[in-house]
Formats: sequence, structure tokens, C-alpha cells
Amino acid sequence: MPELPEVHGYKVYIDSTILHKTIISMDCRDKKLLKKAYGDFEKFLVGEQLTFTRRIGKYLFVNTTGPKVLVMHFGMTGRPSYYKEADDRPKFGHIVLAFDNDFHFAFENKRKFGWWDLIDSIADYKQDHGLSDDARELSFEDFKNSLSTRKTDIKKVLLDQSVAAGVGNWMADEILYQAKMHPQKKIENMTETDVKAVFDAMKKVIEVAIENDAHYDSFPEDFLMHFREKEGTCFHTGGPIEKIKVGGRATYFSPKWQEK
DNA sequence: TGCCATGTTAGTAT
DNA sequence: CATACTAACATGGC
Repeated sequence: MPELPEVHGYKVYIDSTILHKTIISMDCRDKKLLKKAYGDFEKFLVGEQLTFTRRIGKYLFVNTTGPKVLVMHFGMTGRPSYYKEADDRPKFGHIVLAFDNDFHFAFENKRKFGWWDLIDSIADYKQDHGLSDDARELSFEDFKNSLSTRKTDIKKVLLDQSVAAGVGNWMADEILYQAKMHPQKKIENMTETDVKAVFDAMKKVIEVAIENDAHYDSFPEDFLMHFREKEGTCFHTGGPIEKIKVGGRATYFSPKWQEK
């Protein structure tokens, strides 16, 4: 479930493995994962090198020595994998690049919700897809301004990639737990102090998750991740963790701790 | 066996 | 245009 911290980790991994090597071939088992024609990917990637990456939210932009930028989105079940022997292709490595050092790069995607695209400009893409600045770098001013026009539940707004790019379902629950905010709290009923509390919690959750390599088990003991599953008990109140639907998404929270 | 999960996108409705 | 709701996408895991 790659959200901002996981994709950050993927970026670090990719930066340390496949940059500055010439791509000698590409293989794609399922063309549905490609947003452009397969021939375009071959044309613009084979013979080129990947130069540097940039992450905005859950999107990873990979610059090349050619005219195009490769965009990767990992969907719900994606991850990168770098390996040597062609026989070691991962089971769900649906897209593979081969490099001139004999190593391979697989874009693993168990449930095929991830995809690749080829674009001309990151700035234009960000604009056209309504992506906000990455949540890790987002300013409080921008966050506050995005919220000011909204009237719906805070959790729905947190999941909106035009508000805080990179926040996904588990992060939204964790942020609201840390901020002591009910997921269905209406934006219009939130004070500036409330908004700041959510913003600060968002920054904290992002940094803690990145520090721990998005490894949930090593998160602090008062993080919701540890008792998010059913039968969980709130660290602070000892009360139950409840599961509801907000915006069609499974939402876990502590009713005693997170008041409306 | 059948439901659930994840993130985005598209379609429709208000 | 903003917002909201639903379905679709794919498929492993429980």
C-alpha cells in the first residue's frame, strides 16, 4: 500500500540502483499498465539512461537522457525490484527494463493498479492532474487555503491529492488520530487551531514514517497503526477502535479520543 | 466462496 | 465549477 513514505523509499531505492545505466530492452506483459503505446516506451527508453527522479505525492517522475519523463505510479500493490539474473524476474514483475550492466529492473504490481506514463513536463503534469505540492513540503498557508473552500469531512479532504499530495488511507487515519480529530469533523466547524493541529500531525506522521522506512512495526507505540485492525484498543483511552466508512473508505478511529 | 483492501479515473448527478 | 456518490479497474488474501 504505497503512500508517500513508501514511495519515498522506492525513490531512494531507484536512485541507488538504476540511474546512469543504458537501457537495452524493455518487456511488458500487460499493456494495460502503460498509458501510452508500448512502441512509444521502447522508442523513448531503449538506448537512453535514467538520470534523476522527483517524487510528488505518490507519483514518481524519472527523468531520462531523452526528451520524455517516465512517470511511475505504484497503485495499491506496486514496488520496484532490481536484480541480476533474468530468471529471477519477480512473479508480479509485469514491466521489466534490462540494463547494459546485465541487471534488470522490475515494476512489480500484483493487482495491476499501477501504471507507467511518458510525459513532456512535470510542471504541466502536476497542473493538469491537480496535484498539490508534495505533502512533505506543503506550506501551512497552502494547506489552510485549500481547506478554506471545503465543507466536507476532514478525512475526505486529506485524501484529496489536490490538497496534500501523498496522503493515503492509512496516513489519513493516523494523522487524525495524532491530531485528536474525528474523521468526520466538518471543515467548516474547524478552528484555525484545529487546522494547524492536523497540519502538524501530517508533518509528524510523514517524518516518523520516513525515518522508520515505512515499516509500521517500528512506529512509536502511540501510533494507530498498531491497533488499527479489528478488536484494537486505543492507546490513550483504552476504549475501542471503531471502523466506519468515510468517503467510501475504511476508516479506523478512537471515538473517545477523537471528538467531533 | 465471496468479500475486502488499496488509489485513481470516469461517469453521472446534484 | 465544486462536490458527491458509484462503479470500474485486478486479483491476492483471508
